[in-house]
Amino acid sequence: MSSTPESVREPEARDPKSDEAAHGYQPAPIERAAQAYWERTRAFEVTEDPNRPKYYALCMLPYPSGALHMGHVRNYTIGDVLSRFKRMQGYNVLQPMGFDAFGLPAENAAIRHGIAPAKWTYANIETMRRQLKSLGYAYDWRREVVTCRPEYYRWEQLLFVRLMKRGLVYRRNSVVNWDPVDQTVLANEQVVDGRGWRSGALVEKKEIPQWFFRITAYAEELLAELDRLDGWPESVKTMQRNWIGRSEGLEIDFRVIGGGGKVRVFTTRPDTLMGATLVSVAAEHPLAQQVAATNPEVAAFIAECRQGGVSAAELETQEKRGIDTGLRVAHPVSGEPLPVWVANFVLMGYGTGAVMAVPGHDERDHAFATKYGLPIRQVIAPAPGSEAVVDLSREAYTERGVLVNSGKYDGLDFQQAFDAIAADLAKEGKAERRVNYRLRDWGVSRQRYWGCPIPVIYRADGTAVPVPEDQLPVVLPEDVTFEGVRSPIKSDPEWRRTVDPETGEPAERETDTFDTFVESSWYYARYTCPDADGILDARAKYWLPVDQYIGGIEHAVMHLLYFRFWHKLLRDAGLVDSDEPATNLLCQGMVVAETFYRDDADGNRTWINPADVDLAFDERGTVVGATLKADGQPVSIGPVEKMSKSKNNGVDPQALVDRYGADTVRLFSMFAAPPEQSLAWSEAGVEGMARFLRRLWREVERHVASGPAPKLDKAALTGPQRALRRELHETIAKVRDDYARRYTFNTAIAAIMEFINRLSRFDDPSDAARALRQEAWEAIVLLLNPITPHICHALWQRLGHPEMLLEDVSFPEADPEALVRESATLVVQVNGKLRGQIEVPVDASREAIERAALAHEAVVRQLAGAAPRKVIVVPGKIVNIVV
RNA sequence: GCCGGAGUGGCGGAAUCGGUAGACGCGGCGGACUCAAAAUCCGUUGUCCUCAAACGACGUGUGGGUUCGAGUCCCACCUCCGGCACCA
Repeated sequence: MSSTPESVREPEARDPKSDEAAHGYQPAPIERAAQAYWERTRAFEVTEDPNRPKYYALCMLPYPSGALHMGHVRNYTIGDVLSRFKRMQGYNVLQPMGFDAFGLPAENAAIRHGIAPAKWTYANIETMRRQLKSLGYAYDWRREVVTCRPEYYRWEQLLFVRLMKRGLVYRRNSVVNWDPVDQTVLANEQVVDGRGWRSGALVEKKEIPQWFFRITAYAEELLAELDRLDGWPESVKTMQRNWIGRSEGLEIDFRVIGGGGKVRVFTTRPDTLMGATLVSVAAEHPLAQQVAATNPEVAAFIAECRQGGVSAAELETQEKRGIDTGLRVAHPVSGEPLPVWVANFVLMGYGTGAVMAVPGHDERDHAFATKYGLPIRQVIAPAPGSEAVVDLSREAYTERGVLVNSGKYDGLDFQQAFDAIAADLAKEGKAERRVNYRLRDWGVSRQRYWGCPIPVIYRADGTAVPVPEDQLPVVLPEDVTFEGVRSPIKSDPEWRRTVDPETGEPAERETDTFDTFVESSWYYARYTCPDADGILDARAKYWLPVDQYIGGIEHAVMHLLYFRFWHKLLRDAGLVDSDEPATNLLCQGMVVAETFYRDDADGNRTWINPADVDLAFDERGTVVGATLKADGQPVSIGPVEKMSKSKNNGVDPQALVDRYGADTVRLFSMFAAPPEQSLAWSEAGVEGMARFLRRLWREVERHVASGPAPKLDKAALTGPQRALRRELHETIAKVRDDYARRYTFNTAIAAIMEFINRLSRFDDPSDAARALRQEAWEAIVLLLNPITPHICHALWQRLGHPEMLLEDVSFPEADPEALVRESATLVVQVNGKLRGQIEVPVDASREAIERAALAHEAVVRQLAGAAPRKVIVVPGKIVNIVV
């Protein structure tokens, strides 16, 4: 599911630090030992336990592109931190992992390198599983799901045939990108500047029969439930609402003059009906097709519309064009004849494939009418009190207002006009109210090999029947060779051949496969019972819904909508008893890095990996140049961009793990930015994290070497000791809040660093101070454990504990007694500008605070004898004196 | 084109409910230790003015506004990023 695979780099060899080999922090053996302990004790294998609260942490599973990239590391570290933190709070935590193993890249590898997609995929999974293990994630690996295995996909085939019987799956024609040279269907990303990426041929639209999930049957629920998803980001919910695009409007019939037919249009603005000056239909509309049969110009225009790809981004940015069909329809109220045009921006898949054009009150219609010299008529005037100026010669007026030039409807507002026109037309049988959705049914047919076979059989007469349930799964053969770009199961007549399950007559299998979004729509549920002899079993009801789902923002609409849709299908099949699959969602930002390049004499640009570049700074620390490590010669500095193969700015996390250890890489991913923001990779930043862990190790060693700590006597602490202890417990409270509520791991780490800075300067050799330091270091190790579990596993033992699972130790809690303060520092402002600070008792009265502020020397100087006009006291924060 | 985000020192970022802008880290500069280097430690580091310090002025993409007080709220704009139904 994760996107672009990144370049894989060879890990750089590094000399082990000889000084540190003897004593200091050595990540490799520490991490090996911790991971061995977790594996030996099966620390993260979980089962259902009705006596403990459950917590299901889920990260979007990776596409096995070859190697883990930094985006994965970031995603999975967030999930692991939350999992370990929740476990330390007593939850029964499920954290699974798997592989979204079907997909296009495997076929591309097969076509390019002649290796079978299955073999390529399984080899990549091996590599990535090993890499995930080296990062120390607390997964229950027994639950791993690999979506290209029949023991997984057979169950989605089963659900599909059942949905087919319930009418929630159907087959119809739909348009795809067609490469006329390769004779193949292209994905949108395979269309580059209107041409097939491999053949270079001009891409065409082509209609072919395809299978659809009737997601629109759930549109209303998918929309309504968003209001109750409190744990989802508002931005994601807004995007989903807009994607579903519910609108209330009218379907209106326009009678074709001189013919028996009529054109049905959908409009959300029936109040503008009297301003309609033409009707536009899609190129695929039956009426357009009918005219094309006798009108060569219209036929030519429709043929032109067939050129190019099908992506919305492409369609909507292309020039708006159209042609008059010569047909005329009667305006349903006035009877006035209106021309029918074919327009390239009217989509057959939305509404009825036809719209009434109101150039006066719709921007696109206005542009279209202006371009072709069609009449523009004002029928809406600004509402009373509005200062809007209407100039239809310049632009459309699209606000709702009051009707004018509309006969008996003049003076009505939007809603009155809507109701009146709807009622009048309905009486004459010319219109009906209609709720329309922008959301379209989900087309799941892919003309590709490496996907789950669609379990359908075609009889000789072409009718489709589901594969009988006892004949599932329909298994995809894995031992295949590619000839050209054609799917091996399409080339193989043997695979296709089967019999009609009812009559025993010869029949053929469907050779299309599922969209890979099907596999990723329900894997989260299968993790709860990966060996179930059925789609799901009772364990799913214990674990679901997911308590925290974590993945990239790029999945905000499509994946996350299909994921919600499948949950409702599973619910309606009685397999789960919740309405939504995940109660909380966190979308992490991308991982970006600087880019470097050289242009050669021919203007070819070579991108250089950041790891191969040295930077030069001026005396202020500004980067003034970059040189290639290999030759010391300058390279050009490009912009900071998302890590990608094409810009060669990807950094292989495995090389970093080998060099610095998993804890350093995890720490850096969590420290460099809060989860939702993009994270800029920095070699120096990684080194800074390694330095921090070395220091942590050294400081704990120093403390341990100072001798055993006596028991802490809270009552006997001196003033400075009490102050230190208060800071410790303030840090504990902050880190808990950052982990549990804010998910800002960067500020949690900063708070811990800040406290360690303070602690290491606290040189009090007394027994009481040593006891306090013991408390502090134990707390720090536990606070850091979710982020850097290996070093914490080792340090816990250094602090005098036997080897144990830190996730079974309670997460530190702030001692309310330690947090008590006697005085507070207030900021004093004069006219909103900072002029000084005062220290007052926490229970000081407003008057006392005001007196203290006015007595401050800087305030006295600023006032220069003048009397304050107003004094604002915000308890615990500031005093602002206005003069 | 449409939908959703983001813009704060040299860099990543902090400022949680409108109340000290720049926490923490990186980089830079100066110093200690060392034959030297690495590692480590100490100091310093928004801009301007100033020999320096003090005092001060300016400063959160741009332009307006609300407020005793705005990085934070409101309006308009600019730039960049994600998605747009067959990449995952």
